Amino acid sequence: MRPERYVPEEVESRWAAYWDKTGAFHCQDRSEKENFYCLVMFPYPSGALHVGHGRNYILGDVVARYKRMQGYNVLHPMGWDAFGLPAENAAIKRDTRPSEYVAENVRRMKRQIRSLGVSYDWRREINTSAPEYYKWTQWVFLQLYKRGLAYRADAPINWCPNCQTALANEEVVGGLCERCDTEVRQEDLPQWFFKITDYAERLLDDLKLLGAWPERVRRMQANWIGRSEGALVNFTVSHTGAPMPCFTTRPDTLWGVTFMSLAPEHPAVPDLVAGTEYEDDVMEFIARAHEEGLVARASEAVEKAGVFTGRHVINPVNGERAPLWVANYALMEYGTGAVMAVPAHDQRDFEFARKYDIPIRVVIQPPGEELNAETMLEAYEGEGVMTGSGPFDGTPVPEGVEEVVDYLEKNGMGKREVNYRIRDWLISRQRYWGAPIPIVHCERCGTVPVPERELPVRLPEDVDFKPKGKSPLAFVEDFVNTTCPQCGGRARRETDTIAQWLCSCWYFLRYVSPHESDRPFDPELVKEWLPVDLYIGGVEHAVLHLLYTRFVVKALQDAGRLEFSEPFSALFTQGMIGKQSYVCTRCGKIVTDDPNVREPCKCHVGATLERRLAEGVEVVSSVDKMSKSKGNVVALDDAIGSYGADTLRLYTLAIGPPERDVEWQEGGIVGYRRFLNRLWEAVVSRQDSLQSAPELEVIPDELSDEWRSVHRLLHATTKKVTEDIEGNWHFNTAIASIIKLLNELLALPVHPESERHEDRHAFALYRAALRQIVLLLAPLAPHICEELWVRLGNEPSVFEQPWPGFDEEAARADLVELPVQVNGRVRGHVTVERDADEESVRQAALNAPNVQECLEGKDVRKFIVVPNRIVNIVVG
RNA sequence: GGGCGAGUGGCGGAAUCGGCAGACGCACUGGGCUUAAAACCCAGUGGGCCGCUAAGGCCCGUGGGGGUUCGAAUCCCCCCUCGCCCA
Repeated sequence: MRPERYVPEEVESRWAAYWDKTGAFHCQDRSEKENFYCLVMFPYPSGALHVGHGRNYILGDVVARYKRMQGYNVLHPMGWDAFGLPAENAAIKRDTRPSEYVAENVRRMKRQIRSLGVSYDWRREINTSAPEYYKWTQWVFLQLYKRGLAYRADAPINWCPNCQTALANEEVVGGLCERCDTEVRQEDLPQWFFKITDYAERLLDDLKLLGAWPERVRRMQANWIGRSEGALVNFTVSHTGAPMPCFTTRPDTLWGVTFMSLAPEHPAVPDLVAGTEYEDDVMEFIARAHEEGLVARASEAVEKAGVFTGRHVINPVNGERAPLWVANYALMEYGTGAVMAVPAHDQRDFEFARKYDIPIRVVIQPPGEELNAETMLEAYEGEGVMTGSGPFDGTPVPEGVEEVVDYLEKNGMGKREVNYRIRDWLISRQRYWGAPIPIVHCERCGTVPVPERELPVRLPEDVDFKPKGKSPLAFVEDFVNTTCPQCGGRARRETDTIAQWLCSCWYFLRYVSPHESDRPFDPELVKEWLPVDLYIGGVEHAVLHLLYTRFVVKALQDAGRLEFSEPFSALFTQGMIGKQSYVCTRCGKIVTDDPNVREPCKCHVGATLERRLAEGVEVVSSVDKMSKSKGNVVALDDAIGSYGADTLRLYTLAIGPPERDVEWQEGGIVGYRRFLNRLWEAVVSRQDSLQSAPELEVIPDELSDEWRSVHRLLHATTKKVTEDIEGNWHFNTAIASIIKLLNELLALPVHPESERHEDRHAFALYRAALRQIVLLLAPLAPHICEELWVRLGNEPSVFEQPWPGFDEEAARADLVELPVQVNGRVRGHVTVERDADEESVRQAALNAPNVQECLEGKDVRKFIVVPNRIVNIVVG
């Protein structure tokens, strides 16, 4: 009878059902075991998953399963980041409601994630758009409000005309909306902000605590916070005496100031020029700068331009009058929006001064040369000695900075100041699908928070939510009209909603007690589980989600609600899976088989993509992030259908180190399916013997040389797999070593029926090796390993087994083959005993066949023996 | 402009406390099995050269150029290309 074939669908559905039935992944609180909180960033329920999404869940699952086998009590939950624009926009497009759209996607994505065999404790599933959840998001808002960390202000803000809502600075990337790439406009609208700037220093300092975070992410956050030390200098407007403070990191160059630039948005500008002959020019310039947008202005792309205001400021250190300009390169974002310009020592000021013929004055002389303001070709920004700086002439620069600040402070001309680039976090949105901001505006009492006992402020269901540039809730009379919680009088509800980022700032707290109805989380359980031991997600959240979350946690800590200051002890950022996409050189459209692409290339109708490429159709190809518009999406369902979840998991893990971006190559998957087929055959074809053969201790001395080397490899592989996982989650090399072990094992014949002593021991090793392979592979390919574990004669579940150990000694070979180099080139090999003494290695090397010839007639100058590694003979 | 990361066969990638470059997988070539194909199995596979088509040997080779070293993909200096973050 032919042995059963490996049919992934059967194996996978059998064990998925078993895990469900036994509640295998239900996490117990207050366990004897040590806790491990393994968290994967939860997704937007935004549609069908592709294999790139799968990578995230697979990584988390392998870690969770591995940690369970290591004896930890593992919390591994999943939920849905369901509020926000993706769901709302999709609902508009499909003419449905966001709640329905979300519900449908959650159903579909949950099914897909389950079919991957991911070991979540689904009893803890959460959905941020459920009132039971967003009630507590509103609660978080109120905690911040109570501490003075939430405020409403009328300020210039970022507005995305496409999304029809205000955006936080973090959502503007290079002047474009992070979500839709539309150019962002500046608008003046009253908005709600969180005072994240109050925490800038701590957010920066505490990065030091995050040693297990990627350096890159910490650096990105530090850059974003953008701390710089310097001075706030008290310039004054000459004709009014009004203060015009200005931040600089180079107070040592104060004597070199020859003009001052104001940002076009600077609020003082209109008054300064009102009624003067300069007014028209200045106001026109401001309008033009506004048009240009911040994108271009902040970059070097746009030429520096400005206009004189006709006014002057007084430099406090020397009483000089400096002309006051408005310049497009001055940003309101930075400092006070006023820049003291020192053209000799700042490149941008230099270019500006040359363009408008403003004097340049050298006040720092570099060592060993003499700068000349007339002839210099660029600003000198380096160190040197101060000159033309009154009392400070001759002072070297690093000290000069400090001394000038002291001088400013002593004379009331300014003060030491730290400036941050980060701005307060704009959290109100003029869109429907979010938690309403729990605030009431009362004619008498002003801004009043909704009392906690009245939460949630429900998001009304029956609303026309098409974007109108104003919150859709503002048009819902029932919602808006309310009574003041303080005085009982007539009041109006706040109609903006909370940015969905806040929902994800605390969800990891909710997972520990997801069904609490009278508090956001059980503080005892939070103490038990938090901080998260390992957080896995995409690097695109480096300064959005991850910075916001750190802030909220610190604020909740200060509010006495949490006892820790950092939510995620370790962070792992996985790379993106991209895939080749093709653009036809003839028509410029996407060449693809994907029917979802709206306007594909029609130049070669009828042929498949593969066929067209094979026929040499002219295309431009590049590896891109999977997206519907590129036609390079590999649907998770399709991949599982073709190869099975276990194979898909293995390929995803083997494709490259998980932190790196990698390219999905359909052709590569089959190798991992073949590997699982071989493993299946190895067990199933000898299933009866494997189950019935008597247990026999594996003793290397009873084995032939070949089998002894398998025994060695078995231990070496266990060591390698364990270390690859522990090290940096390098599953790709772990898988390679498991495949190698199986290949070597299957290269030797076994005789299960044989009574010969040697054969019986060999078969015992064969069985032991297969058991070990199944254990090592279990976190990576869980379904087939459960199946084979049973077929090897064990009770389920393999995940109740401890992670296998190894014998360091047994993993080492008795004999080692050393390459012998002559003058750095390999000329032969010798086999010696491991750790053989240098003298015997030397003799063996000198006698090695090809080596002798190379040494003939030459003097040995040097003899290098690196034990167990290499021999190098230097001759001349 | 500054910071960080990357560049290795036809392809994805191994090897980085300096020690045989190319593990593992794909693809490809030859052979086996088969009526045939798929699957599977065996062998080969960086480039060039010498050698009876053999055994074997030699030279070159990790983006480019220099350096340190007995020995460099790995360390140092300069340069090029790509990606990300900040200007």
